[in-house]
Amino acid sequence: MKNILFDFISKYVSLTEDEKNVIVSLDIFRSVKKGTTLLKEGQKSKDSYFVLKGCIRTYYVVDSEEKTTAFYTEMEALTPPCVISKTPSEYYISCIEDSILTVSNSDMEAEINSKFPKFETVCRILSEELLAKQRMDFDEFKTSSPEQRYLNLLHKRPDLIQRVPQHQLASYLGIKPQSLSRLRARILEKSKA
Amino acid sequence: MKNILFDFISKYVSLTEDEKNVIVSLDIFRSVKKGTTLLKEGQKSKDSYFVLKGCIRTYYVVDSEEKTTAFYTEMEALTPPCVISKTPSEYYISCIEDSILTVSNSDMEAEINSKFPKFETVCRILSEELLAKQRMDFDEFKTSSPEQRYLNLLHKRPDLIQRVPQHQLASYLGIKPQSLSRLRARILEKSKA
DNA sequence: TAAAATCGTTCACTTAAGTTAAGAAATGAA
DNA sequence: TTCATTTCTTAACTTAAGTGAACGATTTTA
Repeated sequence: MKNILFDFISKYVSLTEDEKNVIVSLDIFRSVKKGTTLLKEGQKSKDSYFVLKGCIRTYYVVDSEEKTTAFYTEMEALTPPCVISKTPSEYYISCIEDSILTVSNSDMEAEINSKFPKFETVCRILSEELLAKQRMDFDEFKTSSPEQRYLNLLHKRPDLIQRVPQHQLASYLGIKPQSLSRLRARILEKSKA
Repeated sequence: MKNILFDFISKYVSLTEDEKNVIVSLDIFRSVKKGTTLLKEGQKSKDSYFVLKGCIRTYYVVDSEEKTTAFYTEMEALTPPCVISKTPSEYYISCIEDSILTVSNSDMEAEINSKFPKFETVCRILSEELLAKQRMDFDEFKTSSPEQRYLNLLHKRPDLIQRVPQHQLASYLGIKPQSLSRLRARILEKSKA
């Protein structure tokens, strides 16, 4: 399981055995059951997550309704905005499959960054890449209709449509579950004709 | 004008006079006329921008129609995704007001980062913050209706509504110019009643 | 295992955005 | 200044998403 993390890091910098041992000694690997809530609205937290296996989601509760905004699966990293802004979280994070994660504390990261400049470089490159990727996702969302968004998702992350409940997918696409049902029926109808 | 940049950087790290001189010697300050295109679709570029004064926008051209996705004004930084991915740009960047920018090359940044770890720290923190901020913007967009988005913008960046043409604002809000006109009339109607 | 809760779909109805077109206002260029 | 272009608004019509409700299927839990 550790190898997944090291393979990931090796895309950015190469690590010595010593450096790998430092990471392992941090004891950041966690096994988490489906349904576990990792963060609640209003809580303060310094924890960042990296998904080795499974799936976690972030959601807001607005008028007692869940609004799912993101899913994180294998090889994806999540640093909640509240960790950066040092304010109480505006959203929830929960585990939608039995998962294996790394959970790292921002104090810990700060210490490692100052001791090993190499890690800071990884963090910098990673956030720059994520920023660019997310920018493109946002742009695509803005410039597409719900139907196009669904078709895009089908193309880019077909796994999500299988492993995630429809009503969570719907709010991820910015629409209501009934609209997603209808939209799928419409697409099916078109493909028949 | 340089002071704007140094004030900005000083929010993250403190610079010595020597370090400031290094930055000035890079000769990155540029004055740009309204209407200038800084980047075109299909071009490769290594340039990042920081707005000292004025406003630039990014837009895609889809079916010969402009889709504006972002505006950058005073104290905002833009590293186009194509600089990160090293692929041809998918969008245009143009200047919508006479502006003063810094234009920095990614090779130059890489060199400075390796020479002055302090700069790498600024870059890391800055991208982490931007990533968190943009994540929240994206979440807000996803969970709001066009009307709510407009009201949000009115609240958070009232200046944009003044300085940016309506049709560009509309696509920034993910709708057509006609819909924005109608939506504004609707809001006005409500506030009267 | 039975009851309760959640989930996905369908339907009828409402609301708002997309589309097409037209005209007035503002802007830019000759 | 005048002409041409672009921009903004309005309107009528079309399309699709939101809403509320119902129902069966699935999942949870007592």
